[in-house]
Amino acid sequence: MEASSDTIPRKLLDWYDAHARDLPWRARPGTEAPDPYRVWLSEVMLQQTTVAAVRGYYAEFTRRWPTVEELAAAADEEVMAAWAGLGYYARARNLLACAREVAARGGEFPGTEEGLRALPGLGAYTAAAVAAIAFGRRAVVVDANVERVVARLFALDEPLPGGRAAIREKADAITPATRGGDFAQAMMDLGATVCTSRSPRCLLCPLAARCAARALGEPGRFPVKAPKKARPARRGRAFWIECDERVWLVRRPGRGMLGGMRALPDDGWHSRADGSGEGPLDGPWGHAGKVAHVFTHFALELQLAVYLGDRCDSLGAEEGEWWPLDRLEEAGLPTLFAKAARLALADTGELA
DNA sequence: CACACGTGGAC
DNA sequence: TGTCCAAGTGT
Repeated sequence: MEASSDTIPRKLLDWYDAHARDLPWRARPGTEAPDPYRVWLSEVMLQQTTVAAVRGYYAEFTRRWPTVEELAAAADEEVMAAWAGLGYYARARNLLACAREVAARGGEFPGTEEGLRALPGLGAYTAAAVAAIAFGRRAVVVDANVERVVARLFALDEPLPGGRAAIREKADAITPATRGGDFAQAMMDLGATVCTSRSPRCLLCPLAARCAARALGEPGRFPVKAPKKARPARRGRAFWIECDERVWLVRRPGRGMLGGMRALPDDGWHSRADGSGEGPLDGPWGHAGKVAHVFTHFALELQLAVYLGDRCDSLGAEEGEWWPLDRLEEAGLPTLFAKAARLALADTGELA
């Protein structure tokens, strides 16, 4: 007898009850209601970011800002610095904007997918995930894990991104009316631990008997993806200006690359791309070396120019701040500039 | 739809 | 070493 299609969510939920990952942002089953603030915070942090990378940031954010009202009241620079190193800094800017909107409406998140979708930083995925996980709504939650699981389950071979519509349709079809949050998290856990991108562990999979890709003998072929574009190389210079145990830091514009983050002054490599721009001083510059850093859509080779001087005050014209070297960790430099700072400190340290 | 937008880990 | 990838969103 052919099993009915509703055995997919049931098998998956049974598996989840036995194998759910124990993650700090998950409510203990049956013991407490999920906190929408923590669900939302974790979901935003987890956008395009691994669980391992998020753990420490989640712990620190919830320690410093236990409620959405407290986060909403935080200074921009404190939140941006706390996000430093996690990447995709527009998330942090939207996080604050969202927290302030929610605080303005009394500290309660909207309880529907549509209401959540209207908040800054909540796209189709996050709105559905928070609606399902925090509010128990039925929502079709589709992230990269779900895409992979569903593409394999039904052997959908239309290349992404075009094939997303068909994947969503199937995901909708297998989403149960109840336990929507558990189902979404079960799909993601399955994708993260069993139905992995490389070397899927089909022998451990609760859905293996119903998996079309497995039946074809090649689960790894799905989902099919469009070829990636080449990543161009860019060069630039950054400037380490040190005076009286302090270094000159600027704040980057609120939009675009590393927007809103503290940074070393640079030559405008982001727009010029050829490293020919000038620094904030005439010099003379010493050269501490190069920093290699790979972004999503280009690779950067950053030359680090160093000035150790007594002309500290001459920088007054440019907007920035003298930052004490012994508190550099607290500046919240994004990784590119944190690497440059390490290089500068090693270099100037040798000279001292 | 295509592109901008970070980072670190796995293989 | 290079490539791919991760709980995507905004423009």
